[in-house]
Amino acid sequence: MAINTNDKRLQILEAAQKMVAEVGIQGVSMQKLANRAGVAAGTIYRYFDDKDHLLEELRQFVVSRMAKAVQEGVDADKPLKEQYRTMWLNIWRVAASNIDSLKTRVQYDSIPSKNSYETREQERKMFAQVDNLFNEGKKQGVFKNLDNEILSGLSLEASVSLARKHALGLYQLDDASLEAAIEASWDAIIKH
Amino acid sequence: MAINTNDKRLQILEAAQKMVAEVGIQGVSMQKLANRAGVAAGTIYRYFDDKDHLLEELRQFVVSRMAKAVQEGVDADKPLKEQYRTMWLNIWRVAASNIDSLKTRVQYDSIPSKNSYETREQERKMFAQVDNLFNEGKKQGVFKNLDNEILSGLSLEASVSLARKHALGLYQLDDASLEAAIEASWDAIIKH
Amino acid sequence: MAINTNDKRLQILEAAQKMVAEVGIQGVSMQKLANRAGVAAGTIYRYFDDKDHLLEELRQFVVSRMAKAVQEGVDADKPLKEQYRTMWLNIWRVAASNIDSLKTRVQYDSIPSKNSYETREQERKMFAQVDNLFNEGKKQGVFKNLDNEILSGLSLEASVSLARKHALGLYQLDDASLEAAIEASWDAIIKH
Amino acid sequence: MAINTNDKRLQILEAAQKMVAEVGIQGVSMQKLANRAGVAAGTIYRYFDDKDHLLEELRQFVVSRMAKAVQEGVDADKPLKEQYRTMWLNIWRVAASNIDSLKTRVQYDSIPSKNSYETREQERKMFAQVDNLFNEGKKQGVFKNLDNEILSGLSLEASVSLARKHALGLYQLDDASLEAAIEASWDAIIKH
DNA sequence: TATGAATGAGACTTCATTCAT
DNA sequence: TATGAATGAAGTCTCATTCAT
Repeated sequence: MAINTNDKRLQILEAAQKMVAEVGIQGVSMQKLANRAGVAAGTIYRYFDDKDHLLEELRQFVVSRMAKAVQEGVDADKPLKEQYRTMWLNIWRVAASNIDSLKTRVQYDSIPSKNSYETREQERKMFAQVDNLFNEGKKQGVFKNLDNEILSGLSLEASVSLARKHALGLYQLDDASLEAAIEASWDAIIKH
Repeated sequence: MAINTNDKRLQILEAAQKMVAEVGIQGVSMQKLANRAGVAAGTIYRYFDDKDHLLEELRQFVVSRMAKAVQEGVDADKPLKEQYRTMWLNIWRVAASNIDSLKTRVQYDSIPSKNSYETREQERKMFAQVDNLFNEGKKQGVFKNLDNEILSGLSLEASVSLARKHALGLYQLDDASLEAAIEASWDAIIKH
Repeated sequence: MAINTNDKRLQILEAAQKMVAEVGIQGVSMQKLANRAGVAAGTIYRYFDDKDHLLEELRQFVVSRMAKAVQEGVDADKPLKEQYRTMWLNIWRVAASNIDSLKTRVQYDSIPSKNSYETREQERKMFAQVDNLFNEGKKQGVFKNLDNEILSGLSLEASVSLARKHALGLYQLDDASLEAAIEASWDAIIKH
Repeated sequence: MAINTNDKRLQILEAAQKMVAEVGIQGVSMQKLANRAGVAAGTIYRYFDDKDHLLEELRQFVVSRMAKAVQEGVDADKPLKEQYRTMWLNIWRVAASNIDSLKTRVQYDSIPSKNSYETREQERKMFAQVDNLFNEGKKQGVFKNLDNEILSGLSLEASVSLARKHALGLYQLDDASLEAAIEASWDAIIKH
């Protein structure tokens, strides 16, 4: 039963994610979501207080998935550069293989998030390996001595930025350019 | 008289920009916008076909303002580094002085833009000085030989990314960090 | 329970018919109809896709009722003339007893009916006894050898036409005139 | 000047008639009518008190044209039967040559006409030749001794009824059937 | 007299949420 | 726990009418 309960939550969240990807957040109505999830409209309210809470949870749900995807296959024992490259390409892959996911990213940014401290902290923990990478790099004297937030903004965010342009069809990157971009963004965070 | 017509359009667009900044795109209803702009609901429809067209025009309106702000005070005769720094700080300033503007940026990305080629091209021209900077840098052999889109994603987008975090109160940057961030992002695009 | 569903549909259609009779089709707004039917505005949309579909169904609903009223008490075993007289008076009665019904008739003609073949065929079947009457009359050599559509236009439509004038108060018919009119219209379709 | 004034009235009425024929009464808005008539929206209100009055006048305008068309070429010196046939065919012709006119007829019936006595009387006078025909027929002992309203309902209305079905594409009449229908409706009003 | 920008009421429709079953 | 019919507020848009020019 406990599992069933979670199943239904999951069922709803999965359906919600798909809908957001397809029609945007504005296109998600509780009625349609219910249909898509295969439950009655009223049922959603047994698992989520209201639409705002549902979207808030959905946001975390998606961020969590993103975090896993970004850090997948990252081995802390491998050289920093290799870890970095893996993350960079993971981000890119998420965009390339599934356009919706990135289109999605922007969508979730527009959720009127409460951005409570708790929420932020929770999301930070999801990207622990990213933090580890930056911490280790600074410890070894390879990276510039800047806060992780800044290092991230200088490097990995570039991947997000380029991937979005790519996903929206505004700009095409070939493999060589991709490698060059990884190198260049690496230049931003290492000492020279 | 001809100016009056433009005045009312402007009046509506200004009000719309403010509303988007305050309550997000989803929070903008035609009725509320009318109240905010000090016109009757029906009046909006004399100047814009429907809500979609209004948002599309608003998007261009805002992008245009952004472009002006970003390139303000940039002198093509000054050293590249100085031009770059000016732009970087302009972006930052827009965020720092007016939190809404940046929160806004994400909002506009979620507008179901037609992203027609024309629209894209129009927006490109607005950032002509940015393009000039990158072109000149490559010509002088100072910058890496990458497309402007990539160079921009590696450098100025970092400003946007950091400014957003700053604006959302997720992270605070002091002046020293700011200068360091500028230097670091510069490292991403120059040859080493 | 299944009946409840039909009840609400019926409730709405009944209210709609009354409103059309009272204020004309143009006077029917979804909000007012909801009030009249004793349901919430949104409820109507659970039973009808939109206003157009509602009116289309209302049309069929009313035509069906008309057909029943016109053919009520018509006995195929009775002489043709008697059957004819019964129908003629039925039409008249509908008009006399309930002014709205006829005023209504014109209203429904102005519904942007799709007049699809299906719709037409469906309505034809509702007037089966009228067709039977004309067919039998021609078979017996009593009626002129004309299509039923024409025979109907020459005879029963006269009842409709006169009843409308009567209902609108444009002209008054006494019983003697009524009988004379029946005889006269009978003259139009029989052989001489 | 006086003529110019009438010109503009006429201009508006003409445009209104066309619009009604094309999009139905419900489709006529004052703004669109103004465009169609080539005047400003406000101008209409110099010639008509409001929309209701405009429609009322339009109704008379159209009825007047109809009357002229129906009685065109009718010569009081010719035999009754010939006069009758001419009118019958005139009605038919209006329908056949200009579908809009008849579709129009129903439209005007749905105008919330005040049907004031004056209005009725005015419209009666427009059809003077029809009255003359019936009066003469009764005087000569050829027609049944029924009120003209009834005679009209028994005979000419059949033309209207059949023409409408024809115009709406619900039923097709060939020339032979047409002649037969004229004969049959003649049978309805003559003594046997 | 003519214009047409502006108004704001009201039309149709959707949607988050509730509640009897 | 789950359902889904019902609600009614709120959204987008149209339109008859007015009024300063």
